[in-house]
Amino acid sequence: MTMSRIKIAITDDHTLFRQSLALLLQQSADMELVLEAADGPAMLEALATGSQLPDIALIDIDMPGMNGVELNEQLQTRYPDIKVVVLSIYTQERIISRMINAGAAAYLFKNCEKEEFIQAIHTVHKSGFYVNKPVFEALQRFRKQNNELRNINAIAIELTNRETEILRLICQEYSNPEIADKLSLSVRTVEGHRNNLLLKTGCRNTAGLVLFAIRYGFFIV
Amino acid sequence: MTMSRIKIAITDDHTLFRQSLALLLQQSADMELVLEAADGPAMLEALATGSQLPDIALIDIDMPGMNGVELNEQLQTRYPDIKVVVLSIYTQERIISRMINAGAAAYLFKNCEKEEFIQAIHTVHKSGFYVNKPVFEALQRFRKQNNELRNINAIAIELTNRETEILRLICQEYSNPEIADKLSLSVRTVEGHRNNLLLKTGCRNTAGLVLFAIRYGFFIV
DNA sequence: TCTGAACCAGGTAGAAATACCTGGTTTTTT
DNA sequence: AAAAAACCAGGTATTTCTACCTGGTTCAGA
Repeated sequence: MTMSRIKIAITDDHTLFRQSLALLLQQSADMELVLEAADGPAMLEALATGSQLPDIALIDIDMPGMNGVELNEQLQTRYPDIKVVVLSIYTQERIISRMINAGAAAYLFKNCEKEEFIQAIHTVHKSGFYVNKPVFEALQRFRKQNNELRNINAIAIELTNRETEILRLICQEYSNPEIADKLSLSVRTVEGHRNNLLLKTGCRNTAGLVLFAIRYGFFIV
Repeated sequence: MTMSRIKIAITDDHTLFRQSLALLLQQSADMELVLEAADGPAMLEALATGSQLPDIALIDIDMPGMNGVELNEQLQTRYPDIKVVVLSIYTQERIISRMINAGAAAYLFKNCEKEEFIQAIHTVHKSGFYVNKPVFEALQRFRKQNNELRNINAIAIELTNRETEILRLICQEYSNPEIADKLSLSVRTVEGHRNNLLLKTGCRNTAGLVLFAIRYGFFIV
């Protein structure tokens, strides 16, 4: 049984690194280097003219001209079938998150072991993605930071069962009279609960209540 | 060599599911069910009073009272060391993204194979996270959708510049008179635009417009 | 040049939401 | 048993929203 080899492209402005990586790939019988470029524009140019598209594109972040973030986004829109694997020295949460969010299939630190590198390529080729522990943790940290920034004073708000129930109905586009009808209550009672919701949440109107409900998980969009 | 067993908690309002899951866990010698609860408040209560904290908390999304999203966020802030594994029937990208963003260590569909389930628990315990292919792809799709929608209105519904502008202000809790004032327009004009928004989107009221804006990326929560 | 779309803004009505009250019952907590 | 909280619902008044009209200007494309 003969399997087609994994076609790989490399974009990195450090020639030495690029070439030694090429050597490393040659040691794996099932991988094939089909494209080498020193920067983003060169890679895009080569892809546009070249005949055979790679399965996987290894890209660096720090590159002159177009950086890796931009190149990644370009690749995602123009060649959605090519899996992008980012190789970087950056450990900042924000950058990792940005790349993964833009659609990168994997993010590897340049100081990873060559076994993990090879393993990652196989996994990406087979499963479409590869996430290792440091990257996952970085993503978690990034989210946690973002969440903290948003929830400065807020978790103290507690709603009663009725309030929660009515808040959910408001998010389903029901008006007060409709809610009253649905729950067999007086419109006044519903108005009272809605008023309490506005007071407790500090919102100004329905729009605010819907946003509150979504932000704090009372309603899933 | 004797390793301490993985302590697990389950929160799910379906007793049958919870109990059969417990049975499944008993078959793994290295796992130990330390806590069972039917809903979020019960779980939090049990954690607050019980002596031994679980390593991993399995939670459902659809639960009466406090839903899984909220429970997850509560667990993340109160017990950051407990790894949350979400078990859900939902395959919507947005919900998956929401849970992972809130810090869940894994998201599994309830129809996954028991081998994968056990594997996921081991992986989470060992590496702190577990992501399978469908979940990763869902996250990718979610990001891709958001990116597309944020740039240009790629939906069937096309809004004019004024409409978009007013929709965003509505999402910022401004009333029609306030929007009129902000944009130096007559309240009637704003009402006209708002009415067009309702017609175009098929929504019934402000709550609907806010949900529409969020779903289609006109407003980021 | 004509057409259509976007944008602006007036009128009239009625429905709904908001802002203040009032007071009752039930349930939970202390 | 007492206190607190949740829940229910009425009154009055004002503001805002919604649903129908009407017709004007401006600008792009056929």
